[in-house]
Amino acid sequence: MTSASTPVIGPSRCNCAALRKASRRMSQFYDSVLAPCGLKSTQYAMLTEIARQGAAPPTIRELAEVLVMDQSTIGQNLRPLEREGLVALVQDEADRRSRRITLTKVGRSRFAAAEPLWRVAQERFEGGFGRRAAADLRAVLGTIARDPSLADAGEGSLR
Amino acid sequence: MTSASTPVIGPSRCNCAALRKASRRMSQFYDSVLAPCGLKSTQYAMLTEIARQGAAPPTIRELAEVLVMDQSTIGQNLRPLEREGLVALVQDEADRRSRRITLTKVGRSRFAAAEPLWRVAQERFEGGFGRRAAADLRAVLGTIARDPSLADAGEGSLR
DNA sequence: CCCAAATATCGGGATATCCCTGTATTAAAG
DNA sequence: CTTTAATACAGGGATATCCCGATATTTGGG
Repeated sequence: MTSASTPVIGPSRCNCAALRKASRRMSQFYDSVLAPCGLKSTQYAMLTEIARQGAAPPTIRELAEVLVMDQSTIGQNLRPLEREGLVALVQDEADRRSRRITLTKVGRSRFAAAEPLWRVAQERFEGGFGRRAAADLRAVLGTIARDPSLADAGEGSLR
Repeated sequence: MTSASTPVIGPSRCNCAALRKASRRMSQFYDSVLAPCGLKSTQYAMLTEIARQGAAPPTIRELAEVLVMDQSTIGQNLRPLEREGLVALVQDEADRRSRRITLTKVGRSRFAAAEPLWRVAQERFEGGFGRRAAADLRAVLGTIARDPSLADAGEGSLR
């Protein structure tokens, strides 16, 4: 009898696959907790970063860099938020190529409403995983996210 | 100590965001190394799992469970692989609701061609990150990926 | 000042990923 | 054996994510 009830996720040796599986599971979890406020984990992460900048609204490029995303991805992902009036893109007067991403009043309100839910997700996860373990894991993940040798691996052969 | 007045100016404390950023960076890296063989990291991961099953080709549901993906995602992602003739879906005779995913000869060949590139990515990452650290990280990520409390978090309240 | 290079973004196209709802098939209840 | 529930997918719709190539703007060199 194949154990259909408890499938072993598997001792895959692939660092990338391991990271992606965990990332999908974690996203499932945060998405399910955030669902009542109508924001996905990606949207919450973007709003967090935009709110954190506060006085100096980031450009698409800056936001992409911080969130380890592609510029086009940011542009696409901003569309639903813009459509719902949570963010507004205003052309930078100094450099008119750039558009700075600002939180609207509605955006700040929706973000504030989402924050308690995010805290619930944080508490629930760290309650099981360990607060210290979570902090350690975030630190390790941060070194990976910022590692320039991973980021620039495919840059040289293109230009 | 949640400083209510002072805005947090540091690395994000969100476990989900940290995981997703690292996952995107790692995917960038593996994708860039795998690019010459025409397979994305997700596709390579799917082929790996299909190949690992060998004699017992998995169903869409089984593959989804092992890879921590949605069934629809697997179905969608199989389409390009099927179109290129790397995999074939054959209806299970015992349970005709199921379709078992098998590697074709072409699929096995493409997978074999991709494997050395995957090894390069593994070596390059672990060379910088540490072989031991990578194994430890994979173990931690595995516990997250198969954590039932994360998986079932939003299941009870819906049906 | 003019032109080439760099920068910031946009647009199209493709895959990836989820949700929800339907359909076919099987298994279980009565 | 018939109705019902559960299971396995398929399809549509939406967001997420990347790449590539095009456009607008700025900047630096001559």
